[in-house]
Amino acid sequence: MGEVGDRHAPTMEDVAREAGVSHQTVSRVLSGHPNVRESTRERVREAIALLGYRPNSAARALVTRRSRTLGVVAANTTLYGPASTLAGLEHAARRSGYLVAAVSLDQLSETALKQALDHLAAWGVEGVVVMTPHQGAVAALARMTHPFPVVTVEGGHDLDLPGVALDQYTGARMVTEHLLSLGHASVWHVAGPRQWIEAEGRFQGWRSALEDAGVHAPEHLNGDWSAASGYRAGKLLAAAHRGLEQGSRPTAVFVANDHMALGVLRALGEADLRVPEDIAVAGFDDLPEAEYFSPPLSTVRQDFTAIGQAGIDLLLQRIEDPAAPTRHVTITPELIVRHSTGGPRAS
Amino acid sequence: MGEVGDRHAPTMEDVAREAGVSHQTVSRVLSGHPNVRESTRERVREAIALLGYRPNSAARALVTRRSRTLGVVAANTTLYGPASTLAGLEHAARRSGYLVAAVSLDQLSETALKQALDHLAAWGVEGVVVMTPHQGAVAALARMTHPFPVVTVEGGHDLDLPGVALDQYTGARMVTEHLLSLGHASVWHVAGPRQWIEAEGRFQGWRSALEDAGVHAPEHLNGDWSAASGYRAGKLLAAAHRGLEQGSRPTAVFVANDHMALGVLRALGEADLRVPEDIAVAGFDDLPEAEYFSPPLSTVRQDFTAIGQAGIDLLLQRIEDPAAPTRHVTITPELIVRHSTGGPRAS
DNA sequence: TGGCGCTTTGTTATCGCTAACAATCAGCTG
DNA sequence: CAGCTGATTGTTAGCGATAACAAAGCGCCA
Repeated sequence: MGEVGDRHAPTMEDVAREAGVSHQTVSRVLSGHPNVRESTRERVREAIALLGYRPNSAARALVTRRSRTLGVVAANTTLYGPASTLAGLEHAARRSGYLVAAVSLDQLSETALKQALDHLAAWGVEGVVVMTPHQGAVAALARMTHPFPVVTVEGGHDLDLPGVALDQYTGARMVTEHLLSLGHASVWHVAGPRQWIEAEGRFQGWRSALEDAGVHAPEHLNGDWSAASGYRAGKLLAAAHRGLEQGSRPTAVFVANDHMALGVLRALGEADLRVPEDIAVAGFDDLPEAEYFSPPLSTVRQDFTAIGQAGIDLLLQRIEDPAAPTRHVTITPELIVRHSTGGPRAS
Repeated sequence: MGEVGDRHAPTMEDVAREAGVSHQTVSRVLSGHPNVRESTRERVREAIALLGYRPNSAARALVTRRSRTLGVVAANTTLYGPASTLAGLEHAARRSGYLVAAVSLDQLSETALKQALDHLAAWGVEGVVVMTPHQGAVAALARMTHPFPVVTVEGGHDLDLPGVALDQYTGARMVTEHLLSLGHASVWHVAGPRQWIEAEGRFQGWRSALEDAGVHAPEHLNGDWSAASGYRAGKLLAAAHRGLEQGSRPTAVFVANDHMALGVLRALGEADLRVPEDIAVAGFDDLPEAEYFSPPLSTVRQDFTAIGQAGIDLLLQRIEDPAAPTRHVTITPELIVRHSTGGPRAS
């Protein structure tokens, strides 16, 4: 119906003109204000549909001082766990009407962390979830000041930062107790890097389970989460199995994550040690493919969706009331028994 | 000092007052305008630092009509490949001064895709990268109209959408030719779901390599990318190895991704078939742990950083000039030979 | 039928920035 | 030394929404 040639997106004013009302009435319809006559509301809706109007988020953000955007800073996003958590966070945020801006860290230096947070601050995010399960990074985070609330995921509960974390300690105890209950004299451990909060929790859980059972804890081995490091640890375990006498040789190992467990399995296989007959092996994470390792791996499963939801809940709460007391949420994991610790052979 | 008690973030006006200039001069300093006296510039910089001023992105976006935000819509973000690409995109975007808003799809329906794009549109993103390597999703995408430019990653080059893709076809040919060069009479194939663009490319590459070598292509097996489906295919391969006569039994398999290859390896292991002596196995993707499979897996490596960079380049170009001709970028993969096809035994 | 109170709608100011234009100042030129 | 030019700075007008207030419309009672 030939108005002037409109070159760019229609504004609220355009809708108002089309519907024969003021722009404020359009705003009221959009925000669901009750005091608008039904027929008017209808007319405005039609005009919106007709013109294909979309509210301008920048204008709204300017006047309301709310960007409805949350930031997520994460390290190691290519790994299954962080990637799943990220997806969980995004879904939870979207359900609550927030956009998620993701920043992935390739290194965990304080500088990189600061840059990531500055980047997000420059876009006016209302809050940030930080997933850097590293002691140093979390400590650095606690030292900084931010123009928005911050919540950690797997950041530990020691510092004065609200956060969500899986109960690594309990998960590790579950695995260790499971192995002991199978009759193993003791349980060895391939730990992750100790600066990682998860690694520390799993280590402590392993050790306390052994202590409580009155069992001597063997020296633990160290890895860096990678299959490669697990392979090296597995070589050592195989050597220990051969070299030590009957009573003290390793017959059960709790490996701190599934990737390293994969490396351990391969090293044991190369040394012609049978799993679980000679050595039982358990991991942590429950990668989707853990069921297809040789043999299928017993492990601990985390509920990433729950973690993501809890993280967003905590953050939104914090945004509503920044003065609220610091809260910590703990998610309980689940033990999955498969053939690598004597569970059913078939998948 | 003691001005009035300031409760919220300082504005450009506050900085201007502090520096004794007009807000416009502050704006000029911030945008690097040349015509500002050095001493003034210095004074403004000091005032900015003193007050801890941060530009308000909403106000800037409102007047410039640019949000400096890009969207990424991705499926299967928990898998290594998509997760790596996402990280690559994010880094590239950040280098160019853009924020990345991520939306992860849990299903590939047209509705879900549309909702994801609407969600991003509501925040005024300037462009979107779509990573849904599914024929149907890309076709649906091509049918929609968007208020911003769209670029695909692994979306194929058939449609009139600019995009980046790995050369699946060539990668598959490289693997297949490698296996043939080892003296195998033919090469079997465990394919991914054919609606997936990558699966189709790998399938075609495999078949054409066999054709060019004048070799009869055996019936291919189908999987769904998961280790579970690879395991089932592996069972079939093992049965075929036993059941068929010498000349036609499978001695080499190209599996369409590493996860399925893992399942194949396990099934073959359970059937007491040796890899690579009885059957050589190759995958596609080069997962970080592929080197620690039993045996280490020959596979095809993709440069995800390059893919991400190319995707962002293409998108920014498109934002600058929406009328520019549709461009397609192809990234060449790399063959990695390991012990599963007779490469070195050690990792 | 005048007036009170509720619903419905419109008007104006404002958020914090950039763009466009205006004004000032200095140095040079003729 | 008036006038022109270019560098530097300031002033004003939006961008497109929401918030606060003002005004109009309507039903109902005394």
